[in-house]
Amino acid sequence: MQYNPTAIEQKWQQYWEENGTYKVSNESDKPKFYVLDMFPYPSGAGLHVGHPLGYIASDIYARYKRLTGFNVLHPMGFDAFGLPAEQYALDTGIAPGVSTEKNAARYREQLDKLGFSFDWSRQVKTCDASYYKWTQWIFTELFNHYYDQSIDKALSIAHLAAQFEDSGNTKVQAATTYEGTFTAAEWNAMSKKEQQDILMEYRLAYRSVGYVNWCEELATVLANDQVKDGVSERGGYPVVQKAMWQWNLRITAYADRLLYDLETIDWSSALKAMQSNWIGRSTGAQMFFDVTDSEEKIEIYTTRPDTIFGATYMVLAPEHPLVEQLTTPKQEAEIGEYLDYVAARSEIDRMADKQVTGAFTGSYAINPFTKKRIPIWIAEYVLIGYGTGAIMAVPSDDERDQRFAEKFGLEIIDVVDKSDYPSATLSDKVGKIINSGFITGMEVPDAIAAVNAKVEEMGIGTAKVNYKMRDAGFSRQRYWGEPFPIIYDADGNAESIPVENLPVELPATDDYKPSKDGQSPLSRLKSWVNLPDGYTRETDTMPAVAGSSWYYLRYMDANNDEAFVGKDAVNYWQDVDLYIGGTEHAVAHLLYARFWHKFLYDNGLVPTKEPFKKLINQGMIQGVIETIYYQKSTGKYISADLANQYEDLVSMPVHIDFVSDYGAEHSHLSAEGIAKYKEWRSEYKDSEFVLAEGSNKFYTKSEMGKMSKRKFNVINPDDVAAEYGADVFRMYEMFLGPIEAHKPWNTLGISGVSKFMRRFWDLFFQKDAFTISEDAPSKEELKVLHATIKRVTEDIQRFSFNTCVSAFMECSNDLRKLKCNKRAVLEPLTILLAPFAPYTTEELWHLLGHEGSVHDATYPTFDEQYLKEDSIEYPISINGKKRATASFSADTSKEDLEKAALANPVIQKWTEGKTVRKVIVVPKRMINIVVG
RNA sequence: GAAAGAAUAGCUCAGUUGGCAGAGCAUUUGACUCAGGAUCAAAGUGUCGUAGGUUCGAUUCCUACUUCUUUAUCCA
Repeated sequence: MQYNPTAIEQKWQQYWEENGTYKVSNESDKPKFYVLDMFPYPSGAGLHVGHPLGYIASDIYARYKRLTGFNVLHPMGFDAFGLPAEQYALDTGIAPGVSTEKNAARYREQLDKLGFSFDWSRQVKTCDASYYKWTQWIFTELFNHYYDQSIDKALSIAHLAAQFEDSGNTKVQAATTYEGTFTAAEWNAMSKKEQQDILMEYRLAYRSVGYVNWCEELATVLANDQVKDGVSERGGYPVVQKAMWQWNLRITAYADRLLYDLETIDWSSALKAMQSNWIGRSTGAQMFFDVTDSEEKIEIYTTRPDTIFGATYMVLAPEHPLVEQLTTPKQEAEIGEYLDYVAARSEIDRMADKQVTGAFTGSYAINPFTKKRIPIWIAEYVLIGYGTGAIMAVPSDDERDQRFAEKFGLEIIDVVDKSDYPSATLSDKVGKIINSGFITGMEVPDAIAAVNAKVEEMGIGTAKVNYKMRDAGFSRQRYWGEPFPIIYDADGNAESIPVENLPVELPATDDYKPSKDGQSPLSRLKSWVNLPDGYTRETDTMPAVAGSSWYYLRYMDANNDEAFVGKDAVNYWQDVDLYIGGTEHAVAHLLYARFWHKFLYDNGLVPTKEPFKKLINQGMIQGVIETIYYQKSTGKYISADLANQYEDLVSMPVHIDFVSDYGAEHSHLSAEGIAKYKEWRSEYKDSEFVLAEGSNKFYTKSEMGKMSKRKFNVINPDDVAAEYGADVFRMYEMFLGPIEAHKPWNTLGISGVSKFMRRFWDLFFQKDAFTISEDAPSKEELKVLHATIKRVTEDIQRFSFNTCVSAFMECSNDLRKLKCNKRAVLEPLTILLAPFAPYTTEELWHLLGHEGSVHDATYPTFDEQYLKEDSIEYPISINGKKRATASFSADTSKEDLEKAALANPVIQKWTEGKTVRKVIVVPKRMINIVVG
């Protein structure tokens, strides 16, 4: 019987569906195992061959765990809120909910074809009200909690308010942006508004003024990457930093735990390094510098208090609140000009640009240790969001300060002698302090401690830990996201909506444009915004990261109406054992999810401190972009082999469906391909193609790149699966290379996998009839079987799926040579292959006479005894070079091996007339004779 | 300039206590075919990136260099 994947796939897809083969119960005696994929955003383009790479790997692992006796949770859903759907709505008027629904259905259909073992009864879609009800609820919990640093845990705001009432805020150790102090009496005398404003600064979800990239012309807020050189990427209109009230999450409260708990999870060191760099913990000192002729003090943060005697000037961020006050009349024009320049630059520009710029305010500060007058400058290299937005500049020991001082002619005093550390760079905290009063002669670490102590003694500052990570904005002035579960009273006090009134459903509209003043489209829906009791609704929506921060918990109990996840469910499933996804989410998603998880842990809502025990980043699958040359002046198309004979050529991407030998060196358009191209767009109908003389091939240029709709090079997995079968597709994607590597999609190799699949299938057939022998297998056959079980099992355990495929190929080649069709060999192999090729193996399993699914079978185990060799072929070397081979029984002793080797006639020729100095015998490996 | 990873057949990749370098594709030849494709049967191919070191012995361990990939780029 011929291998016919299409028929098999339809049959078993239906069977699995009808039998609920992949339905998972929350009640089981088996140990649990949770395999998670990063859920996709359902875009209009459909899945391309890159998406399933991670899904196939996780599916293989999930199926393997299932066969080895685990109750495996392997769910899938959709990250369905996001900008593309909103942009699509703006362009077409089609509601985001409608297009998203359609796209998700398409994804689901595509995924099903590839034979994944997802339990679809647990599907989540972040844009479903039944899901975002709980996203909103978690937000209200964040809103109603603050972070208590004395016990390192989130506690309720009510508890905080009670403390304020009782004893003011001086005894409270909490993560907050509030800097003042008050007594109980002062607190109790405050108005509700004043109290609420203070509490807001303690909440884990809080509202504050933040800066956004505002484009007046487009009347919209832009993301950082939509701004280039101070103008919008689309249209090139000016973009300015605009202050707006924004919701934020106080992730910084969890910075230490997010950093230190990295040690407890099994993630790649690269990924951990990325998160740890992002958190950017540093220890240093915070201190105040006096300003001459002013009551103001400038607060700075430094990790190098030991260099304070070298601080010869100060720099404030241009946005620093003291800038206006410190600018002297004489310097006003210069500072004003500089501020205009800075306002036009995006944060990205400021970070990418290496130019040294700045302006002098005209004011001076006093260095508290040298007592010298030092000038105060502003410069964009100091960022308002980091530390205090102001620095003491030490040009002798900081590269940026040095460049700045050199450019503007400021004083430089050497304070650290690094001559004892020749390989140290400026940023290494080593050396001996010089020119520095009481700390002169100390080593750097001692000097840091000494200055910190002195600073505290003088009452001008304290030692402090600082983080690079900031509380990122959680507001979007967009339509297609979760509405905030927040309402405001007449005084503007924010209140969260209680769970019984959730969800706050996203209201329907047909106008998705932001409103003129930068508010979200929701602000136009007056009847929705204004509530009868005088309250108004928050009109911002949450960013996409909201829904993805906890979706892995919802899968555990996807249809629960009473809670975000049921207690029993979360106590059974605990956490994610294996998470597979792209590296592009290394920071944002994974850090937010960890943060939310820890918050939920603090509230006793999840039993574990970390959500994802093990994480693997899958690489990207790249495509080949095929382009053809076009001569602008004549309008002719030029074959790539003639390109150097023409001038004024531009290259245009061409649809890969027209290209023959796609991706190969000699990729080209045949006569048929050219005809297709002409039919493609009416304006190409009369195009002229120039080919080399005598050739009928119009060559194209191939280069590696992302698969994208705009490059016409997207390969649809459905098409590949239709041609070769889903199982071949799955195995081929794994065969491309290691899971973490980036690799090009290249169809040339797929025939090899397809050939393997057919040959494996043919092992079970003779002359079109299913024929299986019940005879006992030979030693040789058992060795092939057990070697394969060993290799495949070990390789799956270390996520090396590409080598598993090779192992299967070798095994099938070996069995073919042995003409093996014995049940005792083929049946375990069928189970072994089942995670990789679920359809084909299911068919063979039933042909082998089984009733249930192969995916409920028991995984074979290998037995070392079949791998043992009776005799071993030893290489015999003279001085490390192989000169002979000889076969000995496996249990020959070292001494006998040595004797036999020396007696070998070939070896005797080599040793003749020379002294044997040493004989090295490595049992079961080799024999080496050293002569001289 | 930094950090991590990689470099093995024409291509994609395997190769662990250091001990005979190997799979798939591609290529070539033959069989089957009117022919092509598919299928089957064979075959060839390596300074294991470069240079040192350790060792009886290095693709493997160490050092330096070269090239590439990824990540991060003013963090005071």
